[in-house]
Amino acid sequence: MQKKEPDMPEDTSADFDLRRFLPYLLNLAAEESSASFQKYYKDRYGMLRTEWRVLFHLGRYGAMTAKEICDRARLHKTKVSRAVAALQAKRFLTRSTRADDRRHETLDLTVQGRTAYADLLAEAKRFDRALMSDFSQEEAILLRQALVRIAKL
Amino acid sequence: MQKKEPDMPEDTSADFDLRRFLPYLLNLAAEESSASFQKYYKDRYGMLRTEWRVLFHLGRYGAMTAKEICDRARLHKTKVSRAVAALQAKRFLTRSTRADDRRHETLDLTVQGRTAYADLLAEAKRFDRALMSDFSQEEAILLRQALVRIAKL
DNA sequence: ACTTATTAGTTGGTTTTGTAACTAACAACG
DNA sequence: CGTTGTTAGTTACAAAACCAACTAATAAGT
Repeated sequence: MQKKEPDMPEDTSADFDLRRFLPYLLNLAAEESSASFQKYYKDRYGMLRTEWRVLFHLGRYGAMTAKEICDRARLHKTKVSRAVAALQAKRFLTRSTRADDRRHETLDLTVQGRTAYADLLAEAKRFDRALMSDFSQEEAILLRQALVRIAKL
Repeated sequence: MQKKEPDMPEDTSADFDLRRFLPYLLNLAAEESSASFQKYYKDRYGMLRTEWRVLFHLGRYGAMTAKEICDRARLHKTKVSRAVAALQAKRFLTRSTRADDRRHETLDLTVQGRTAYADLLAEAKRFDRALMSDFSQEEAILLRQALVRIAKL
């Protein structure tokens, strides 16, 4: 198809397989696994992905401010702001401005919120077990370590 | 916090770390690696993610129809339709209705399209090498295999 | 004190995506 | 042929994401 200059480094497709390209492959894998898990929180609670993440952060790590969720979950503040509003509308959390610094709002799960969290947590555990059952213990550990490294966690 | 029924399986957070939950971790890793690579095609060619994928499919695997791209790249037809329109507007590809079945349009990269592809391919290779340099040969192979399995490719 | 910066969080407007309904071409079957 | 079904691709409208400008509270510098 194309003439080749002998000194140039060859940039042909020959040694490149898109399906092995990591950013692409990671996206496909992420989409696949997210799509299946999404079903639970979307169907049962009408939650969006960011809402699920916020709920899990509060459920797992306890009350914190939106800013802390932004940092821990690597979410933009506008996304978190809207997710918090949605969760509040669902009566899954309450906000309380902190007395010492009225810019901060501590977010707390309500009983309802904790119930939903417990329910989804159980699903998450099942889901993770099912996914991981395809791998040996060593593979699973290595996979997670690799992902943690790529995600720069 | 909560009373525990002795026979019930405990669904506490204790043994659950969100940062080890695969769908979550995969998303973080995918976002991280995509964000860095996106810079190239976005800054240089104003391309969106789907456009990049379409360009690479055509560049790597040759002329094909939108439908074939949908199936190979696991993209919805509306996304591909819009990406193809955008790439056509950039003069990166041409469409030609197939004589035997006028519902199909064969998509072909133009010279410009191929140039952009070659440029981005070189970046992709660099990018992949850089990412993979953090891993041993065995780790890299295992990681890819695991992702292929999760992505159900 | 008073001006200037920063920080937490929200809002508005634009872009992008998702969903469903649509057109156009063909195929199958009476 | 003519109806019905299917497939490739587009379009329209709603939902969601993105980005920038905004408010309100505090901190820092003068």
